[in-house]
Order: sequence, then C-alpha cells, then structure tokens
Amino acid sequence: MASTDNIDEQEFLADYNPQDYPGPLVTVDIAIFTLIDGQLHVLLVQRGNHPARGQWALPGGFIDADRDQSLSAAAMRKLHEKTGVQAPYLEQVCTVGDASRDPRGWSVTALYMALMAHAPTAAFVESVTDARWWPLTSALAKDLAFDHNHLLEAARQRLSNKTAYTVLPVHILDAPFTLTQLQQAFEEVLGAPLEKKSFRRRILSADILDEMGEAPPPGGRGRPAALFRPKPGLEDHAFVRVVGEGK
Amino acid sequence: MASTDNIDEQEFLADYNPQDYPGPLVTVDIAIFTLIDGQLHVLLVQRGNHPARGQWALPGGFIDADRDQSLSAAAMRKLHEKTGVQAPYLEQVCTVGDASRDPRGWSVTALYMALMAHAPTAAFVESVTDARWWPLTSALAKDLAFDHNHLLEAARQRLSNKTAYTVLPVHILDAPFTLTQLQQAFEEVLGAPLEKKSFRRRILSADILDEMGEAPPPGGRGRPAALFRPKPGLEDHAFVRVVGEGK
DNA sequence: GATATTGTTGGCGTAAGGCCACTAAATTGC
DNA sequence: GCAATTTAGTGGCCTTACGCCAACAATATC
Repeated sequence: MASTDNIDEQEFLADYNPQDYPGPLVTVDIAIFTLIDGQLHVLLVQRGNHPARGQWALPGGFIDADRDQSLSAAAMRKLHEKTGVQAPYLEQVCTVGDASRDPRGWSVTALYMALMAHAPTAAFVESVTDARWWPLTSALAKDLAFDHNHLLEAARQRLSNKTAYTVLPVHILDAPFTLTQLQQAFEEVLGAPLEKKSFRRRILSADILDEMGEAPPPGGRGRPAALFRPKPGLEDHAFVRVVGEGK
Repeated sequence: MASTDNIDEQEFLADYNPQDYPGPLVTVDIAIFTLIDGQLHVLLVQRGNHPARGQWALPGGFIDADRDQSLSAAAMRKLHEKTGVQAPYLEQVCTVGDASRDPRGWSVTALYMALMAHAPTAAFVESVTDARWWPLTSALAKDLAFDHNHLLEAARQRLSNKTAYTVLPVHILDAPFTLTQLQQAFEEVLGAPLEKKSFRRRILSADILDEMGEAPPPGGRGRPAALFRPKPGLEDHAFVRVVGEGK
C-alpha cells in the first residue's frame, strides 16, 4: 500500500506542471536601517521600470526560482544587487498579500528588516536609477511605490518594539562604540530619552559587550569614554523587563 | 512628464501577463491550538490527494486569486473549508519558502497560528479524508507532510513565547472560566508550573477580565471559584515583565 | 462536627529599573 | 596655572512587580 502510493505520487509529480495553476506574484522587500550622524536612516531605491517608475521604494524584487535557495537568500541577493550593500543582520518581519497592492495582479511580498553600520551605496542594476539613504522621517513622508509606506512603517515598528527588550541597535553602529553612542542609538530608535544609569546597568550586567580601551570624546571635550565591541553571538539576548516604562 | 509616464505605465500593464513569469507556488498553513481536558491539542488533516497522500498535515492550501481578498482571508477560508472550524484568534507566524520543501516546485507558505475553544471538527472537502484534534505531543511525534513538523514547532514556539508576556491562552478556553483553569491553561502552554499568587495578581491587576459570579468547583469539592470572561478588545495587552523567570 | 479539598488573600524578601546627585577626567579660556 | 565647562561614570534610595509560603475561607465527604 505504501509502495503503490509512492508510485502513484511519482506519476502524479511527473504529470504536475506548476504553470497550470497560476498563483500570486511573489517578491521580497527589505527595509534596511542604519544610523548616520545620530539619525536613523533607511535605504530606498528609485524604480527604473514600470510599474511606479520614478517612485522611491524599498529594495526588493521577484524570487528567482533558479538562483534563490530560500526566501532569506532572495532577500540578501536583492538587497545586494539593487544597492550594493550587505547586511549583517536580517530578520523577517511579516508577509502581506492581497489582490490590490500591485497593479500587475494578486501579489505577495515577504518583508525583511535589516540593520547595518553606515556604508555607501551603489545602484547596480538597470531596474534602479538611484539608491540612497534617507532620514526615516523623510522616507515615511514620501509617496512610496505600492504599499511600501505601510511596509516601512511595519519594519520601523518591529525595530522599535524589539529594541525595548533586546540589543538590536548594536547593529546600526560601527564597532567600537561608547556606551553614550549606544544609548543615543537606542534613543533614536525608540524615539524617547533613556535614563543613563539604568541603561548602563542593563547593558553592562547583560555581559554582551567586550571593553577595548578608551577613546577621546567625539568633540574633543570632556572625559574620554570606554570603548566597547559586541561579543560574538549576542543575537538572541533578551531582557526580562522593558526599557522606558517607568512612571 | 508625469502624464507620459502614466500612459507608459498603462500600456505596460496592458501588455503585462503574470503567466509569462512563472513564480513559486503560494500556500497558507494554519496551526490551530485548543485545550481539551487540560491538554494542548492541535488540529491536523489527513491528506486525500497527492503529494503526501495519507499523511497528516496542517490544514492549508493554495491561494485562490479569485476568491481570497488577502493572505489572512485565505487562511480563514482554508481552515474553515478543510476542518469546519472558525478561529476567533489568528496571527501570522512566519513565511518559509525554498526550492525543496514541496516536491511540486519552489514553494512559499505563510504560516498562521490560530487559537480557539474546543469545538468538534468536520472534514468538508474531498482533498481531506479526516480532520482531528491531536495532543500536541503526538502530533509532533508524527511524520507530517512536507516541512509541517518544522512549521508546527515554529507555531508552538510563538505560542509559548507570547504566553510569557500576553494573555493569549484566554483564547483556548471557553468563557466563563475560573482563574485556576486559566492558570492551568498557561501552565500547559508554557510547560512549566506558575506561582498561584503571582499569576492572580498579574491577571487581576491588568484589568482585562470581567467577573461574573461564582461556580461550584469542577469535581464538586472545595470552595466555589469566581468566574471570569475576557473583556472585549484585550488583544494587545502585554506585560512588562515575563512570567516564570524567577530564581 | 472533624477532615479534606479547592479558592483567595496577607506579608515579606528580592531583582531590576527610575531618579538624581555626586565624583572623575578631559578641554577651554583667562 | 587654575577655574569653568563638558562629557563619562557611580552611589544610593525609592518603587514596581514577582517569588514564596503560610494563613484563611468556603464548600464536600465521612
């Protein structure tokens, strides 16, 4: 019985042609954030092709069944092809799909959030006429292609939510950094000031940073600060309580 | 310039045929949990068609571009069609896609987690030969179709993670319930005992339940317990600290 | 009634963040 | 050289919320 079923299945698969069942269009989109001069920025590309030609959009594109091993591999490939950057941190945010978000038809996109230290971009492929870091506020104020305003907002939410109980912002800084710089990165992502003492206690007692000497303060004034670098493999560190919830 | 671009785009879309670019197969799968006799159960269906005919699987299936307004609508439709149940709580867990998870080709599935109070099932469509609630442990011990062991594990993880800082388990109970029943539901989901006093303090001070009188205890022995019903719109309640983290 | 069983509350210890003032180490200006 | 300024880092106390466990309350059974 199992063996006949097996043969049945082989015959079934031999006859099966995916093109007989046209499905939704499938894309990946990436919202990649970094910190530039203390401000949170997001990387957008200007579309060179229809639809939405000329509009700014999150980098992304169609899955290539021949080249992509997986969804996340497709996200990394698209990000690199369209902007020239490579992200050390990549996380799936959500997947949206409906009949109206893309004029070409029922379409599904897997949204990824990525984080990196600031690095210059380069538009590589003809489908993109520009690739630039934008301050997050001006990016959200634009009229982005498709439902990308919505997607960008979802990624921003994920970033600030997780920042409340993880150390995600270490990925938007270049190591080594001072605790003050790290705190400013947290504050920029959360959009709210944090208590200095509480922040330092939390980060240091979590034992996720390696100290590496001192540095003169940025402006040359004041006491020099200790420099830190994230320990390898801190990805999954989560705090029990949440920052910035005090009354 | 904008207007010529617009005309260009209309021409482009008129010429565009999605079938010219065969993409991945797109499905939704649902892991729906409930509590039966104090034990966490998950709803599985037995596949009536190839591939993986005869194997147990999470309910799910292909997007129908003509009938489904969105991904989550597709998930609700598939769940109802294949099992006869309707879930009051539905949440997207993640989306997995690669070349090898389905023998029919590069495939993407959006995984949803659903919660409901126990209700009987009915297999409605011919593609399913049975639909039954299984204790979670025996479901995970089965050899499920495709990568559904992996998906089920991911949904279970999401459920227990979120149970640590939300009140998700209220959805697997029939209202009204006692605090002891609710605590047992939490304990079953978390797989660990909780402190009675801490649990009650947390739930009651969150002010998310309505009291509705008393009930005799289940076995007829002991003091009668107060009955509670979740207040409407508690979906988003989250605690600052996490249960069961004490030393 | 005495005992068992289950529900509910009191009370104290502890972990971790909020708050704010204080000390420490550098630069700038006179 | 020495105060004033600036930034880094710490001390110390308060509060919140949970762990823990014992007491009390209300029912059933014997």
